[in-house]
Amino acid sequence: MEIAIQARQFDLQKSATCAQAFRWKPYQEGFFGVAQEKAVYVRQENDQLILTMQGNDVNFWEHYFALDADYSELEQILVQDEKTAESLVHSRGIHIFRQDPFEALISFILSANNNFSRICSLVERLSNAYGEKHCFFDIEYHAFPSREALSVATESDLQALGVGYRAAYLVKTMEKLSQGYDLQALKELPYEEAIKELETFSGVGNKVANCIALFSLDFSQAFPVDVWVKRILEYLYPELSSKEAVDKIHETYGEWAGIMQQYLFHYARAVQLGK
DNA sequence: GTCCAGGAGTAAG
DNA sequence: CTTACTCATGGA
Repeated sequence: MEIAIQARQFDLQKSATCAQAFRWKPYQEGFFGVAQEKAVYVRQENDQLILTMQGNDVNFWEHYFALDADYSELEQILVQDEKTAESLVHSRGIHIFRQDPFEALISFILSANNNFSRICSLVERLSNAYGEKHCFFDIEYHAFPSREALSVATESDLQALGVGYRAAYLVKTMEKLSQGYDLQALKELPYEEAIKELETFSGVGNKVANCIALFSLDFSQAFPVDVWVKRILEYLYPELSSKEAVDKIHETYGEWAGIMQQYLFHYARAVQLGK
């Protein structure tokens, strides 16, 4: 089926390519995307999204794209600073996608010390090897692997896919999950405790924990600091240490820190800040 | 050949 | 709490 839905203040192009999710590919006039076992061809025409789906997953995608989000309150804060105001030009329209926690956990373990295009190809290889095969009209795709399917993978199996030293992290993480670990339950914890708990997984440090929290557990205040954000923090707050800068972000942006991080990240990459 | 990428683990100061 | 080193992989 094909359906058009309202999507005001949403930029599909930016949101699909800003490295928050790894399964969106340019396709025809828009993107072909996979989340969990679902697939969609989506394109944007002004304030409308046109979704093409096998079944009726409109509600799922509306929720996934966070079309209910309103970031105007954030914009009021960030325009007060000349430097952060500039990021709005590059980043306005980005939405934080609501991803599945298991998918985010595995994907962002793979993201460590890696680049966006290679992360995408690794996630696809992992899905092709361990995810259930589905059809989207004439397109064949693989769902993201289930826990059960991925837990049979050995370290050497995973290394053969090209994940490198992250293979051991994945195996240990799958072992920790194997006794019925409830990732969704982390949503109920206070932010700091959820981060601390996520960091107990192998291959999950502070940055990856914040990505999982922000992109899959509804922690809108999560603020992942990678090489790009580190550069932009030094640009914004040259007098502060990196820890002080993050504290400053939390003080200034509160529950908006997460989307602010996406704005800054996208901006820093767009202008190749610090390079 | 070197450098870099949405860093983490580990040891050491 | 910080720095320093190592860890695969592949594209630039």
